Amino acid sequence: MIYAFKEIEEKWQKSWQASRLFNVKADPKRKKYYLLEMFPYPSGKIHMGHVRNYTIGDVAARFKMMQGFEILHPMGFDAFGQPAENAAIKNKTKPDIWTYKCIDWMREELRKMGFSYDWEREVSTCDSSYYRWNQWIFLKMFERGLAYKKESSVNWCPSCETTLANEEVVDGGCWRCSTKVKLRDLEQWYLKITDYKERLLEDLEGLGHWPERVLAMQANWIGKSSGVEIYFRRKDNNAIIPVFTTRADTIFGATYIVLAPELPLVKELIKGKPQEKQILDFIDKVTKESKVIRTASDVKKEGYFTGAYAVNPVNNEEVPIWVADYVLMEYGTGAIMAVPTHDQRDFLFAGEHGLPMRIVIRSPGHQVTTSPENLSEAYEGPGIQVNSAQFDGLNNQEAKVKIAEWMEATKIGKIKTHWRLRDWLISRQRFWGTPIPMIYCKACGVVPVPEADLPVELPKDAPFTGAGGSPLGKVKEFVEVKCPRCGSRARRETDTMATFFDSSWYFLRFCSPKSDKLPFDKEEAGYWMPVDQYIGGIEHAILHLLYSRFFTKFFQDLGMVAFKEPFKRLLTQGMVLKDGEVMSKSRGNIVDPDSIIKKYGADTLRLFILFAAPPETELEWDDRGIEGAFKFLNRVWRIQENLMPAASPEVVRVLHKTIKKVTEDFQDFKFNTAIASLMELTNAIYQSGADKEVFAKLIILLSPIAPHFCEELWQILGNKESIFMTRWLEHEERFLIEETVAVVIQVNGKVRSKIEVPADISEDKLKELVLADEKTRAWLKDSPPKSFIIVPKKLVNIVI
RNA sequence: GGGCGGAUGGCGGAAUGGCAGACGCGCAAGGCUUAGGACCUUGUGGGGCAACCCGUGGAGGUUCAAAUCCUCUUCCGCCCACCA
Repeated sequence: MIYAFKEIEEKWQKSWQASRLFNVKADPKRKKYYLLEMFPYPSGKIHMGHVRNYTIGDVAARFKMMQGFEILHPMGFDAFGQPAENAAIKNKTKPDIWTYKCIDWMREELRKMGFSYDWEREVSTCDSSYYRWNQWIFLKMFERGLAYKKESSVNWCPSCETTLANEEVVDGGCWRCSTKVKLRDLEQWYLKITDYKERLLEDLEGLGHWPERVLAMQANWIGKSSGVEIYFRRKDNNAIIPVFTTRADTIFGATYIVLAPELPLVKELIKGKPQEKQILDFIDKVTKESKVIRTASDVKKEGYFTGAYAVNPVNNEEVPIWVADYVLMEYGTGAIMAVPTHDQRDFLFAGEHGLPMRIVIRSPGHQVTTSPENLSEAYEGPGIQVNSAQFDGLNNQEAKVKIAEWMEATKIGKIKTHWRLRDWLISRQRFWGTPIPMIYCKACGVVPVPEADLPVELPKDAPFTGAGGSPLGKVKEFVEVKCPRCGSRARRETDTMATFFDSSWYFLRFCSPKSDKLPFDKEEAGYWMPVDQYIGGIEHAILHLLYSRFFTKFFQDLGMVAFKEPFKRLLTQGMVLKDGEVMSKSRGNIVDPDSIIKKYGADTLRLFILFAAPPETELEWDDRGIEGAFKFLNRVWRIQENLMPAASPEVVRVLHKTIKKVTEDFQDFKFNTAIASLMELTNAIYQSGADKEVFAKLIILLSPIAPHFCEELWQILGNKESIFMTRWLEHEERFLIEETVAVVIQVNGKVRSKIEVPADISEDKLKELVLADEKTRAWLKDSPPKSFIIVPKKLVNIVI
């Protein structure tokens, strides 16, 4: 009655493993397909997000395998990171012990889902056999000047006692623990990803199979903007104050300039002025505030007049120099020209402080120039230049170019491009990460660990108390070393790498996970890479993907790979929701995959999660839906009880239609409609019966989705070899040919009747039959048809 | 403020510009059964006895024909954001 999913699933999981069905080797004679899903952090338990991600991947992998591809489908663990340290403190254990235990649990859970991984390629980033190559890569970057150290004001999470990259600050809080982030000055290691900004931006164009919005997010993050650096001059000593603008067309409307509080020039300008103390206090306040509080939109812009003046180079007008917190030190030159009439931020600020305004662009609709007093907001749209000397009358788009060129020619400015992308801060004051392979020697300075001394391993017995920063610094044997250069006493770097480093190249490691000469074997990577299909969550749309692209380009420069992009196709799967909300512990709405597997089996879970929604959209978990999936499998199971000697032509026709549809849908990752058509085939079989051949083909079509279930039925049907060793099906057109077709008759675009006609009917004959149709004639009455629109085999529209 | 998506029955969702609502859930009726929350069959957008009419967030438009294309608009989601 109900198929024995538990026994069946265990049986086949063992069998696949024993027969090494999914273990692969590069075979240059065959076409390869590298299917990769983003590897998980080993929390110990898989959640529905994992189930969805990996099920989508597994179906694609098995489908491609049956289509004859040599398929690489690996899995591993992104195993470094803070949670292991927290767990170690909480459970009085060590991060490594904790992590490896979690990996064991997690691997077991993944195995229970029946995923077709080549487990012999498993990697964990916390193995020294893996992270030694992080260190190797870091040293190569250091050699090339791509890894460097600098003191800077960084985001600091007081709770985690670590620095955070800007990307890791979410809504003013730490991305992990949400504690309010502070600013702190520290010496930190950076990677010069900005050296790759042009390539990272340009090469997005070759990624036609990536989702549009991911490409947009990446481009946005890199943030190229073209404009002009304009040289204002100090009134007192004629020194240059450069400002950056993308709106050179508004330069004649610049009525003051504003400096970022951190700009050193500010202190110079206010020296000895009455407002010196007030502004110093302001600078002090701003620099202590985290960036997030400062940029909160509801906070009022604060600013002060420095008492100094600058000269606008286009008209020699004297303009006051202000300092305000809405100008950012990190972008452009840290100074802006303010055009209140054509920039809303400047407009608000000017209004507040009574600063002058001048209109320089008139909107096309207005014949008369409105005076600034009448403005209720800045006009940021297109228009005609006014009050702009020789540029009056031009439209502002043209003027923007002309003014920029003029400034460059007269040396009062320079055409420049600015980028949003910053170098990547990778230092973390944590224990559970890759030690940065650097040594500090009093005599020699910063000395890289020689390649031969790698890996720099994490000490096994660091004290975990939870108090005061990284335990690494407290392990004498780790910290105290001899300088590799001069042999005198030296000190090891105790910072570790951000875990995004680990995941920026793991897809290459999977090609040759045991390689001990290099991070990966060139030839193996040459065969398998790039990844043909990458699948993962949209939350990695920016950072992980950008860093992976950066690393790939770096390897390209080292001559280790011959391609420039790591991931050919990208699919970002939607989240799994319960009652319209993301599943989370705090909401208490988690559905544990394990409990579903126990109740219905992995195949049912896989089927449901694919059927409930297309992969990219959000998926609403539905307990009744899973029952439906289970019901369907049982319905298929029972077909074997009533096999007939021969199937009806109708069932054969539906079968071939289904082969066509499922094949196309699998190719496009449209699993929900593929399953719908498998259900239709099943319904047709229940209507008019199936023979063994039709049933076997249904099983093949279903097998990537419900692998254990289909493997068992395949064996019951008398097959000795695994169903995944059989070739995928191809439909035969001859079975799809229908003798008659139903043609819809419309009158003036409205459906009025329907007739059954021979499929190969001529247009004239069809018209004749249509006009002979009773219902149609009633609608036509006396009005003669003006024209016929005929869509062959589908529709006739009569216009009267 | 910028960017990218969405909006279709009671619900999840289908529809190369060509029969809106495939498939599933739910619901209803019937069958089978000692019983069933199992299984099988049938029905199921709304209104109407019916003929028919109305229906894809809203308003226009293009077209013989629009969920689909265009313009405007409302609401929702995600990402980025004092980036000059």
